[in-house]
Amino acid sequence: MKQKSFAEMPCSIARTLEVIGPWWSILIIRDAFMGSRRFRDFERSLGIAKNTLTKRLKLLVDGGLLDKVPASDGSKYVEYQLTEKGRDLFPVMLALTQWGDKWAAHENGRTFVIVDERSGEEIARQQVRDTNGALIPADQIGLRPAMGRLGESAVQD
Amino acid sequence: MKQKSFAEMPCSIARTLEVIGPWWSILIIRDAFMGSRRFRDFERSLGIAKNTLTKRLKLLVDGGLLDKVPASDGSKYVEYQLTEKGRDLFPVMLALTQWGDKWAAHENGRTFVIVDERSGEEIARQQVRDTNGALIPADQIGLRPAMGRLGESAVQD
DNA sequence: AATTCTAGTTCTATTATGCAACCAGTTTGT
DNA sequence: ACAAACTGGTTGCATAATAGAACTAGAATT
Repeated sequence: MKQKSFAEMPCSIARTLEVIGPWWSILIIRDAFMGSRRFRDFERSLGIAKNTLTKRLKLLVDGGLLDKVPASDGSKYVEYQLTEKGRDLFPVMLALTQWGDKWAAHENGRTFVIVDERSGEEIARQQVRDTNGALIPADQIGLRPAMGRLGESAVQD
Repeated sequence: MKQKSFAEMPCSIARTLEVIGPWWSILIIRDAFMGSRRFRDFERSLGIAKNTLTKRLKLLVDGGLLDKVPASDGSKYVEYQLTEKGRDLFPVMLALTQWGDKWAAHENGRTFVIVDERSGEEIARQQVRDTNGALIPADQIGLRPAMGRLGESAVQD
């Protein structure tokens, strides 16, 4: 489809999509969060075509989200593990999950829940806070075009 | 591509992706959050092909994320506005934005920032909390397969 | 030593997207 | 009032991405 690249857009959302682009990528990352490490794990869990999986994994490795490492069981096979960059996608997973739980719930319930591993308790619904930790009501939040796209120095993380 | 449907997967992430599926959809929603309402607004802002935009908008309207309403300026044209379901995607936008700001920043800086409209202040980086509001360290969070996929009643929002 | 498993590769068919051209109805400019 | 421009599309074609099946070299299992 001559897929248009978002890489040149100076927009964090577009640039994120550029990296985790094809939908499969997010599901692969989800599986990685759930413990999948091997090619076959992803393949079976997702029902994805092998060639597509190959490409997606390569993209994720090239993008720095997954590392391709020797198998942890001592065999000569490979495994894929989340990098810090990949693990940092957790809030995205969380937001997608909570939206889906609310607006697109499946009649058979959920596949997984997100828990605090210390207590086993499910975590709270995401809320937006200001820098002091105070909650901000949903209708008070907005996206604003950033200033000084040309003159001002870029604001980094 | 005979795109495989995620609709039957009982996974909130997959089901969310099913709705906001093609990447363009997320960027359209982003624009809607930034105030775009008209066909041409999206077209110009995104540089998307007209026929693709037509399809994406239709998908978003059918999915209940956007409403197609009479133009607010009294003309006979149409406008698209976010529904509650669409506005609820805000945390997803936020998570994508913050990940992108950190890991895929553009040299020219950002296109937009997310602010508390009362103060104009940029909001805090998302953090994960338990039901008591206490922060949970990133490495203590995990995805767990949900219980009782067959027997137990589904847990809704 | 034969069989199965792993992690792919290659091939073809189908579908989604990009691009350009075109169009009817509406609004704007004079 | 009329021409020009704008809006919100539709249609057709070229190309790229995906699904699915068949195949494979090397590793592990029996």
